[in-house]
Amino acid sequence: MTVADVARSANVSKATAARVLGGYGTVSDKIREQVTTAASALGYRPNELARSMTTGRSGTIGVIVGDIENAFFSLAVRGISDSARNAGFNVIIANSGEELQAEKSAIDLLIGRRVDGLIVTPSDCRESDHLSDAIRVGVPLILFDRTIPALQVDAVTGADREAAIAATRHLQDFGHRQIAYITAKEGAVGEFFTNEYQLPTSSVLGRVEGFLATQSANGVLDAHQLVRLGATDQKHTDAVVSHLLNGSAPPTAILASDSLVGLQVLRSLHALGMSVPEDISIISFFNADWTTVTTPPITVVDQPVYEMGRLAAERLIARIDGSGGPAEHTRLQTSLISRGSVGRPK
Amino acid sequence: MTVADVARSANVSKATAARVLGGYGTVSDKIREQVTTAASALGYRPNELARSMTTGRSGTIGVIVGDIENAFFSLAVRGISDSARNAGFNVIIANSGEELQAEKSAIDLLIGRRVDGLIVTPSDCRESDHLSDAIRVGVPLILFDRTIPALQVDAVTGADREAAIAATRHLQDFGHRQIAYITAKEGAVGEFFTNEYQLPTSSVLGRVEGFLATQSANGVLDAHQLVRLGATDQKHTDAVVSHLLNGSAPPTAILASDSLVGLQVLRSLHALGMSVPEDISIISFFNADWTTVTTPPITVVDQPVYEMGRLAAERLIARIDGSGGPAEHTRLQTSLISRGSVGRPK
DNA sequence: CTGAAAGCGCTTACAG
DNA sequence: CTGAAAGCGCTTACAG
Repeated sequence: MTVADVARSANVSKATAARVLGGYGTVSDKIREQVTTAASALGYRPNELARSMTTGRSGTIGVIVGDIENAFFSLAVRGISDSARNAGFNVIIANSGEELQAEKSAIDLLIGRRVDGLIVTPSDCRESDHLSDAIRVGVPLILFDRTIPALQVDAVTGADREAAIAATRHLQDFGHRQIAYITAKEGAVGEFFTNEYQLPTSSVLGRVEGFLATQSANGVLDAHQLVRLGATDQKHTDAVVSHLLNGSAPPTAILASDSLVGLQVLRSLHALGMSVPEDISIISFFNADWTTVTTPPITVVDQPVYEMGRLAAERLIARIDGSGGPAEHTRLQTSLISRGSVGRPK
Repeated sequence: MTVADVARSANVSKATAARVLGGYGTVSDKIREQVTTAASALGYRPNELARSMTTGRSGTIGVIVGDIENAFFSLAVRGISDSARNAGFNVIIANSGEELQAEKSAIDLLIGRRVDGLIVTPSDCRESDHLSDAIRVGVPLILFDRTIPALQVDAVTGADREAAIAATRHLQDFGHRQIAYITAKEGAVGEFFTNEYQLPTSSVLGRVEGFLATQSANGVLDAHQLVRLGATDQKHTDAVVSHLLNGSAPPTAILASDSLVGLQVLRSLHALGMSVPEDISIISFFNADWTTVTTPPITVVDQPVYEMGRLAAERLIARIDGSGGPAEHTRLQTSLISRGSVGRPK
């Protein structure tokens, strides 16, 4: 069922039928009536593909997230979707699995389907060619949760450095000096932070830098040795935590880089028979659901993720609508929600 | 940059350029070479919209879920996506928020964008017009997690009735007779199950029926009075749980209809100072992450959600590829994972 | 207010 | 193996 079919059935020209079906131009009430009844009788559904092709707009924005199963990203997607729907845009979601190749092909796919704009959480902040390609083609782009220094482009992130500083200070205030920072970035068991090239996501790097600066200010100069990689899944996290706890200077507190890591670390500690916060303290990034139902509940860095999503979508839509000006980096403040998982060191 | 641009730059006809760019037909190696170099020099990107329009296929399947923030659905989406990607399909996700209107417009949107097929978790199993419209238009459709009796269409669901029977028996085996079943379906505080029209999703209805049959077989004839609606969010769940526990015959065990309800119920119980399983036992549907880190961990009905997603996508793709035969309803068995949240009634 | 023609960027027969 | 033409279903000027 096409415009032509409806036109024929309503005894008008294709152009006229298209005007009422597409809701543009002016048509007399009588003819409008004829066309709409014909359309519903025939069960006409507009072909949005054809529409996009002639108008050059699809009314759709593409979102590429690292892992849709991570509650952080699903919450962000809700923020983005709510905002987008409000402005009359639809959202297409793609998953990169934090892999650069998948991210690249998702971008190709979405640009191929002519999205009006793109929100991306770049899986590797040192790779920008595929993103600058997108910009060159003229697709507005917003970076989400992470920035790419080499790229002059809008970004919406959390204030990661400050968040880590606040969390680290909180632990220091309880008397902790031996604090471990654990992230999911792939790495061998026992591998610790020595240089920034190990951490491809700017948000994690920012947190680690905030953590190290705060430890250093407290006189802990070898803090980087307790910044550990490799908490990619439960098995690896178990190994990382065991290695840490069996080391020469075991940590009295752990900072988990995201809520997946936090959950895994907690499971590892349970498996080792350690009590929180009696044996060890823990703070996790992201105020995930589960952090409130553990015993004790977990102290978290609360990131305004929904709001970040909303802002990213608003910014993108402004760009789509032609808003000019230089690239902006919006950094949203976080807050620490103190619950029961932090105590004095043993 | 279009096929025409590349053709001009490579000194060949549009048709020839299109052949190498589109990867169809036969072209000599020499010309292929010319065209590909011209294409990459110009930064050509195929317009998938135009491609879909002429071929009539978009290589995309649409998925409409009730709530992407619910881990049940994100896991299903991963199963669907993995399966789809394997078969060369892309996935567009839309969220209905369990609202029929949103579901309808999502279907319109996706059909408008000419997806090759649709996987839908119908928010109301008594409404089928919008879905039979889709079928009439010729879009293959798979129902996910829920069926619509009025519709002859493929469906992939869990074995909900049997799952509820197993969970209820498990509680009965511990000596429980006063068992409450709590669902998120909107309802007044204290509202209990009297007829099937209260429950628009077939999966929940199936569970409730299994629960009631099992209770009845155990001589509990008024079990329906403890089937409670209204656990839509934390506040309402608190009210539902309080009302239940302050009633004349308070339950000694609770069956939570999904993991969101389970989490909320657990919070309500914590807030009331009740201990699990000493004061009350609990079983939740869906083996969510958080159920393993509570104290005690929660006994759950483990639904093979990833597998359900995979199967739904496979079935859909088979239909898209023209596989015939009558509609099939695939019901996947669940298993009970016994952890520490069930004990003897107080 | 209505209509005829051209065009969006591809693919699909049909010739050669 | 290569090319010219038509067509997918719309919208966009341009006439009348």
